[in-house]
Amino acid sequence: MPPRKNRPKDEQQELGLVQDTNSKYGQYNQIDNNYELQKYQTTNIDIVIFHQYKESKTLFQHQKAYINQNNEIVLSEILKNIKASGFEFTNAMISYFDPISDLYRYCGRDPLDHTVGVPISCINSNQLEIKLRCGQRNIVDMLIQEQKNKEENDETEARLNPTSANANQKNNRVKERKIGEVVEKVALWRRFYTGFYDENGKFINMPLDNAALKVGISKKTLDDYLLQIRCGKKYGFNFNKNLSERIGKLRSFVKSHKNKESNNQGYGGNDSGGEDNDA
DNA sequence: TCGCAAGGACGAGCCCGAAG
DNA sequence: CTTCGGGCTCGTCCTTGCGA
Repeated sequence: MPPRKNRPKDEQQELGLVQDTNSKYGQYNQIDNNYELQKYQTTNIDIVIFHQYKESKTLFQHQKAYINQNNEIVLSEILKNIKASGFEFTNAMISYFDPISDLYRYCGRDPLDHTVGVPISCINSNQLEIKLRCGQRNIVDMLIQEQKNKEENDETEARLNPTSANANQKNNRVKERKIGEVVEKVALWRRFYTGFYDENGKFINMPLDNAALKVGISKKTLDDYLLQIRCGKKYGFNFNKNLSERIGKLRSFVKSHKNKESNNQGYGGNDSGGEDNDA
């Protein structure tokens, strides 16, 4: 069975890909103490904490690990013990290393919910590597992570199902995108261009063309989106209110204001914004 | 001078909704 | 159902500006 191309929302929230202030952080902060650890099997494993920005690794030997009914290590209990030993990482972004896919899997922010588990298969030589990222969470970090996951999924799909991959390439005409999506993609594109520190602390940046390739939208289209966004801002378009509207709404808004502006130039008039202007 | 980014103009191909 | 026009995406070409 080919892997899912789009993650369900709850999985995306677990991975920190969806900005949903109502549920996501509430979910992680709302630690449910009703689960019964004594029902779980236990084992002792070594934990390697990789602190991304300090670029340091710390070994915690013989840590008691609870294995839940899904055959997963309960990460929150391990982190609780490590924290109790004086290792501070409050509010850090937490990932674990998956040796099978050779990448870090994002779990969420500290403190983690007890439902966040690490598959037993990720324990290599009785050792589990956990990565911590301390610092401000921002939307672009999430987008970059999302883009990486998408690329991994696409690669896997192309490997497992080359015919559907070809079909996707042939039919490259996409439906009209939503304003929220466009804003995200443009932000991501610019972030690739201006540069960012990746999960290994390495500074990454690239020219606009390559950045557009990474984002998966042609540079010209992104150029066009950027222009629309800039004009929208200039004329006071309410992006927050219209995130789920189609980009055509923004185009129409910009177009009508441009027309108004050119008309007013003739009469020396002054336009103070349209009906969407409440930003 | 060269390379790169930005942005405008234009056209091709496609999508989609309205009208007949 | 078919046709048609408007809008969207994307590509190409060109000009301009800026920094090395």
